[in-house]
Amino acid sequence: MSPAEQLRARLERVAAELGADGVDVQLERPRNPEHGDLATNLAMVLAGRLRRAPRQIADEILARLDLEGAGVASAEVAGAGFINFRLTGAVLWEQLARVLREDRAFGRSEPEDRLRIQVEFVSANPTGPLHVAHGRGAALGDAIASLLRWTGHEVEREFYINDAGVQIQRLGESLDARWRQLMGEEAAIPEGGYHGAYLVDMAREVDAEAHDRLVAMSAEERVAFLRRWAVERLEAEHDRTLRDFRVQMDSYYPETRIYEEGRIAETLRELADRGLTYESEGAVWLRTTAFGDDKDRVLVKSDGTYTYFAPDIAYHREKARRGFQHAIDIWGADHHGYVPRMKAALAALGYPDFLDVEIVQMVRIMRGGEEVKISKRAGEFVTLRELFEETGVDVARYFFLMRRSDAQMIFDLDLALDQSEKNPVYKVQYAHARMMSIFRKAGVEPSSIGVEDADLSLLREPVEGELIKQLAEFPAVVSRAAEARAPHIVCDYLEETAGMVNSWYHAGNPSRNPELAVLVPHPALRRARLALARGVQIVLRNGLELLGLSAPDRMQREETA
RNA sequence: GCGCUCGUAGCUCAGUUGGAUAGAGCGUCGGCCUCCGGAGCCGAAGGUCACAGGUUCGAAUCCUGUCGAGCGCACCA
Repeated sequence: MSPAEQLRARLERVAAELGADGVDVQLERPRNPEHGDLATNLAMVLAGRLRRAPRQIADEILARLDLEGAGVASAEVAGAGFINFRLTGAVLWEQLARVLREDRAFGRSEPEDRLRIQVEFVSANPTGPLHVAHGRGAALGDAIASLLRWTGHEVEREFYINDAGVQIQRLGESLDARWRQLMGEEAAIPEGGYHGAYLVDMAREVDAEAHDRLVAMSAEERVAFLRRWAVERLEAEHDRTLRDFRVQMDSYYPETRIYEEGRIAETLRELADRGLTYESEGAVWLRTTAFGDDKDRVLVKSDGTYTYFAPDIAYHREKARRGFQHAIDIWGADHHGYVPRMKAALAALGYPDFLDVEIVQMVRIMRGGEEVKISKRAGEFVTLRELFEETGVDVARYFFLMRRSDAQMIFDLDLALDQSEKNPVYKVQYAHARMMSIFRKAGVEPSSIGVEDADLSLLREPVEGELIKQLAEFPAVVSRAAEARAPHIVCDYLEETAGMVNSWYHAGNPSRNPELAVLVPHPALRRARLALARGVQIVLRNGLELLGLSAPDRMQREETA
């Protein structure tokens, strides 16, 4: 149990003694170091219930609290009724020791109830290459899955392939048009078809591969053949792009499977059995308004075909039937209006709190102060691959993750390509590499640095104490980020930590304060500081790896001419 | 017109679920380092939290309204 948890338990007990059961005691590290190591607003929260002055209650809480047993060196009432605690040095040093002991597990936690969770993301139609917006969803979904795993859940990453329906037919027709153009015919891309140049390349490839067969086919056969060929080809490309972007899906689930296994009819029957569908104007409607949607939605059109909604409900029903206890979908902003009806449909099927939807907002790319235009309609766009091949995978992933996903972001290519510490990715990676370089210089294996042979009580510099407190917070940061499905919380933490680390490192520069360096002559102090450096390195590495980034041993800057 | 997301420093963004004097990076300015430039280090300036009300010990955070931005509002996918 961490010192904060111990103290919280004691505070809860005191609150109960004062006649306030079940209060959620908040215990936080104040921003301002003058306010101690931990602070609680408990007295102010109780003031309302007990109808007494907060400061008076604070005094009483302090009188009843076993401070020494909780590792508290001193405590005081401050401000409107905050209680500030200062922990003993022993508690501080123990926190660093814990980092080294837990090593790769530091930051991981166990949930109250372990859930089997599916994270579905990217799920791009196989009608073209992945573009930058998919990249943001890919980075986000992957990091959220990783966060959930770090907090002890069982997680699977899934890509849903929309390989059925009219858009796929248009793809086949579009490729057919490109192929016929290649054969010298006057062929137009069909209405609603795909104009991208990638289909010109694909037409050439498929011709090289199967010219004789294509020529021999009827028009209908040919479109069907090209459709299958293109889908297979684009799916493989999506998979390859994601792998190169370091996203490893656990499964790809094709929409066609929903059809083949008869899940749609099954789902519609279940909804009908529950009395939640009705016919009107020749169509079958789902009563989503009974579950919070603002209008009912069509499942089967009057021409007898399904809307997109029907297979989608069936697919989500399968998620629950496949044994997932919770599902998280990452959707693009253009689908956010779809959230209430999907949740309503699941509620109708008896899965009211099954689904969470995270919305990923638009990405705009700026270079030299100007927006890089992404025009899908004209068929010219910046693909995800082009982006990460230019910036590197670490940078692209980090940039996508460092902002809240539900706000639009501007991707600053100039900053992304900057290799100095102005670039937040490099700032964090530099801090990690610096620790590794210290170990190299000291001639020690990082993993051999233990706490047994180090006297951590020698770490008495204020910066060292602040740094240890910062490291100790990592597990709470991970939990909070997982809870909020918000990887940017980890990014912010890593940048803040790296900033502290870098100034700690620079303070020990031989030209300034050689006595503050890690590698001082005094052997015991040197060992203690190496242990702190090791703690720093563990936290930065764990944080970077959690986000799917590399934690380099050394930075190699590309020489620019 | 209705709904969703959002509006915080010149720019890009955080803000620990309602807490103490609203933070960071970039940019700007000053100093240091450097053969010069870049990089790096130290420091400073910079705010009506879009606006107006309300809720309470306490609001950037919650509620209502207004203004502004983006995206949705299909028997499209």
